Amino acid sequence: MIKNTFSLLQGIGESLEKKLWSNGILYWEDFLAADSIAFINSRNKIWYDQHLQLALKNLATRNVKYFSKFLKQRDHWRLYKEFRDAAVALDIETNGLPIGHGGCVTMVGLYNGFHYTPLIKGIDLTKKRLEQELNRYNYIITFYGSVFDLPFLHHVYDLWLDVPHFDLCFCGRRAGLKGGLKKIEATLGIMREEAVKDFSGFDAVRLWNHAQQGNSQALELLITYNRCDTANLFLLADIIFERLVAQTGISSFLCLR
DNA sequence: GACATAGTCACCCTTCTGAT
DNA sequence: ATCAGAAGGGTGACTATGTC
Repeated sequence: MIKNTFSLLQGIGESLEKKLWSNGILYWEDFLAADSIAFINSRNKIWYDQHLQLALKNLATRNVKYFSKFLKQRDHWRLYKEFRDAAVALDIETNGLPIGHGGCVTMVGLYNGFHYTPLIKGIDLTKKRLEQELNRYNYIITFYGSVFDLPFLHHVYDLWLDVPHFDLCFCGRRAGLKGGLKKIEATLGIMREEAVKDFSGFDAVRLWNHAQQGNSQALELLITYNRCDTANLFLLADIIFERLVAQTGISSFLCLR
């Protein structure tokens, strides 16, 4: 999808991008191979060519920061397929209090599609460890993370993640999936482990409080709850990505080839 | 002149959370 | 169960600018 994306060029929006597709310019390579394009000024064509050459180079070297710089936040989902193998699903749990009023992160769960890593406050959740873990990835998947998880991490750990971010809450909405994470999971038939299937964010706070009082089973349940959240984010990302691709209409132009 | 895009602004929507 | 507040993204209207 990313190589079908021309809206990373300044002055090209959704309409012009569709116009390019309908004129058979489906990939960056098609754009570069064309000597001229009817509705693109020749001076701009030279400038766009240079930009796309750079984009190809940065895609080859997997320099994802280049794309987070030029791609609008709402289009970060387009990088998902190319960077899925370097992506991490992130979900934090807190003590339930707001930022600045005693709110703290009780655990951070990271799932890369194969392996789940829980970082627990008081055990191994530190800024250094968090940075070490996150530096291994260059694409982040969250649900509502742009409002909740990432600002919370920024406030508590002074951590700002400079990588593309696939926020499934807002992208899901655009793909016709409204509601909270649990509701969307139920709609799509995505299952959770029996032990935590009816848990909510409030239960996570309750479990943390029990864990603080020495209840190791509560901590285990909290970790299970968080693991289900992060693992399901990957399943959801796959579905939302396919829906958003279909919405662009690119498939119908590719079929004509 | 027609059309498309960018930028800005205000308002709306949704989620999460706490209070009742 | 319901409501209100906070926060950020979405959306639409408007204006300015660029291109054909």
